[in-house]
Amino acid sequence: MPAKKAKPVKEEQARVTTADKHFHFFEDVWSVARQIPKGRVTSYGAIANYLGAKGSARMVGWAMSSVPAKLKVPAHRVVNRNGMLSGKAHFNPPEKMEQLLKKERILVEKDKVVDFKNKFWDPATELGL
DNA sequence: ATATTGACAGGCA
DNA sequence: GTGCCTGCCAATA
Repeated sequence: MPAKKAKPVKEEQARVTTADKHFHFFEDVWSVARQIPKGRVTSYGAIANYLGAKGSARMVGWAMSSVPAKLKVPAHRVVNRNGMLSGKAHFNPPEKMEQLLKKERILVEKDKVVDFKNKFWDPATELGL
């Protein structure tokens, strides 16, 4: 086949410049994030770890900010290791994140997920890595 | 091409 | 427990 890569997405192709270098990191992040069950949350590091990019948690957050609205990715279910809604400021409006979480029976107190440890969903464990 | 930043995480004082 | 430093890898203020 010609040197042409079939890309499942076309909206963010402009954003995912790295995809041209075999780095589908962003796509993977979105795929995993979409598998987070309702009423559960996970951390950037957990996703990064699942993707084998442990230590690159920042990239996960970066990917989240690049999520096209068309790819229904529950970014509100992704928080930092402290269970804090570190990315709420990037929502629209910021209160939306808490709203969405609360709608899924996830309590948020002081920008922090209540009983985070119990609500935590680790892809590496739940998906059985 | 270089420097700075970024929705993080782990280690150490 | 808190606070500062470093590592991670890509995007661009």
